[in-house]
Amino acid sequence: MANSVRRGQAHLDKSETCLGCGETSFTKDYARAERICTSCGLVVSERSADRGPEWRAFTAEERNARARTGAPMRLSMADKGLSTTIDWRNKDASGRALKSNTRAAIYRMRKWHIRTRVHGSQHRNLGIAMSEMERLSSQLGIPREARETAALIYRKALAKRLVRGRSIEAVVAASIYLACRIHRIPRRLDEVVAEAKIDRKQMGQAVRLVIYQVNVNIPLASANDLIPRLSSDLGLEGRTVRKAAEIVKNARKQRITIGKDPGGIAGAALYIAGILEEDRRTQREIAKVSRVTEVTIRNRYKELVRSLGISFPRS
DNA sequence: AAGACGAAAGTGGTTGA
DNA sequence: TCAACAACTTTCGTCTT
Repeated sequence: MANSVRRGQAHLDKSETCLGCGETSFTKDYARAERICTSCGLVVSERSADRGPEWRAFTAEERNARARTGAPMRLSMADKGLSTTIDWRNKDASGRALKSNTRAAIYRMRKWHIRTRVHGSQHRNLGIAMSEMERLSSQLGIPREARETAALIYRKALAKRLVRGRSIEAVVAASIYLACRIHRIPRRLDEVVAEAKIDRKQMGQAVRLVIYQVNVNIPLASANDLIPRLSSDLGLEGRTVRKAAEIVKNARKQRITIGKDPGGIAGAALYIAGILEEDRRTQREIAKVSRVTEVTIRNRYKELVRSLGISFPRS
């Protein structure tokens, strides 16, 4: 996996660039305070959305009457939460039985209503996939925003018929994993694999396939993103964390981070920061939380010290 | 004794002929 | 299809604190 880094994609750090596809144009949805990329549909939400009623309300009824929003529309629901159904009881709205000619008309409507509701198999697939996605992402603690992106990726994969002949599980897991990458939430492939009911190999294949076929640009996993998480696992102090972030930043400037396991870089940066700030952790401790070996920490450590010209105060 | 160091051999995946 | 390859891991002996 680390090797794929060598392909050398450009980084998309500018905030006005879509994390999903690198496009720069967004549609603004003011009502929901979101910007939606015109090319790939990635939803970037902004703060301060007020979906409440716009007049004051003093009683519960008033509040209900004045609220202007219903349940939010979500991509992570199979029918985007907008389905209508005509139920099978032949009663009208007030509960009276229908006359026979109306009944026949309703019957025909029902038939077409159901038939035209998305193409059967895909809809069924989505239903299964979305509940699986919900399960997996809550297990992994994925935030809502990333779940929506994952759902979008899955829909695209499904539309491209990538799911045929593959397990739904694998494609769902891949979508979630990629959504995490897009939103810069550090989740490793292994962590997702562990929760999903699939093996690494299937997962890897699915991930590669989706990257290839679906039009999403995936920002590379970077050591920066791992620092906060690893630091809290290690219980490091704020100044140490800041120091480590600075080291990673400099390392990236020197371009010595490309092609290396971000875990190793982050780990080594934390190790060095620990020594400099006298908030030290052993290589073993760091290696454990960053999921690389001590040897890798050592190698990165040496490289960082050498190319950044870090010297340690003798104590 | 724990921690750090580094050599050597092995692994899984990519690349290029 | 296959060999070369970079990055990383495992293992292990040695040095340092």
